[in-house]
Amino acid sequence: MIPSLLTDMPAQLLAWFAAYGRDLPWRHTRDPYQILVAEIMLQQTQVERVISKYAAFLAAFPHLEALAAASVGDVIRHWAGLGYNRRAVNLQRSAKALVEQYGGQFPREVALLRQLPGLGPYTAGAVACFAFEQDVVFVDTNMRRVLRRTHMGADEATTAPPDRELLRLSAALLPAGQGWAWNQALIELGALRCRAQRPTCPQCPLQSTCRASAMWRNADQALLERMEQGQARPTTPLRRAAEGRASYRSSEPFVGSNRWYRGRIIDLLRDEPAQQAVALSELGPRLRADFRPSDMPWLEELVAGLARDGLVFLEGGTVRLP
DNA sequence: AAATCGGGGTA
DNA sequence: TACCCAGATTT
Repeated sequence: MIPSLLTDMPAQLLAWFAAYGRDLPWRHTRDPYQILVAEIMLQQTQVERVISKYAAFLAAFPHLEALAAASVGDVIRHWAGLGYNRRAVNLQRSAKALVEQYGGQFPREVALLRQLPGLGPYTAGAVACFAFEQDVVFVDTNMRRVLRRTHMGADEATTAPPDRELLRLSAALLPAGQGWAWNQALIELGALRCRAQRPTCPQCPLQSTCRASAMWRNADQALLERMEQGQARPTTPLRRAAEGRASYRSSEPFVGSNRWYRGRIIDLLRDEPAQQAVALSELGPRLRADFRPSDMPWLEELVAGLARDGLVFLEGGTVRLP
């Protein structure tokens, strides 16, 4: 059940993207290395924040071989401010694997890209499409929202469709030979118009054919009529609920959490000279002023977790960036 | 299926 | 405060 094979939705979207798409750094290149760096950085991270770090990272590691030869600690240093530091570790591991197993030449097949550490279904597809311009489909949070709203209706009206269904839909709609523009455009519409919170339907190129937009218009109209009859308060804004793929550590304080201390430890070690190890007994008090010897098991557990993730090197009661 | 993994931004 | 962000990996 592909509802809109006969509509010109894809053509409308591509025309809009050509006119209104942003001028983003990673849209200028087809270099798979530069595309990979961008896509890893963009995982769960806003475009604006990536832009401010992207050029500096590429300046430090200009090509695949440079990244492959770098120490993990050096990569972690240049990852500062991006968060999810395991991405830096996996990115460096991927660079090394590409050099050692593929002679520095990226494989074009999604299945092979998918085997690199840190590349899941989205990123493997994104590299295959945005670097090699292949007509492949994949979904991120923007594309899920756009496809669901345009073809299945408002977020709150139905349960979230499985990715399998969204991928089938995207593949059916994709204009042959234009996979690059199609996937960029889907993302762009989700970021600029079909946003999670306050979608701007009046400025959307798909307004006339979008199912969610129609449902919202009807709901707004019904509300208006009930208000005119005095049967409804004007205080009930329609919820544009999210389809919720992300998980939030709701309501519990972030500062002081395990996650927060992991970040603080990496921050401290970044400021150390390369290869400079810090004793745990010294690290504890620098982490929190009220550190007691009885807190040592807590600190050891914290650091052991970082070591498992390859973010620190642990040796003889000392710790350093790897 | 649910938890974990950073950090910064917005309303 | 609650929500969101070009996800991936582990349990």
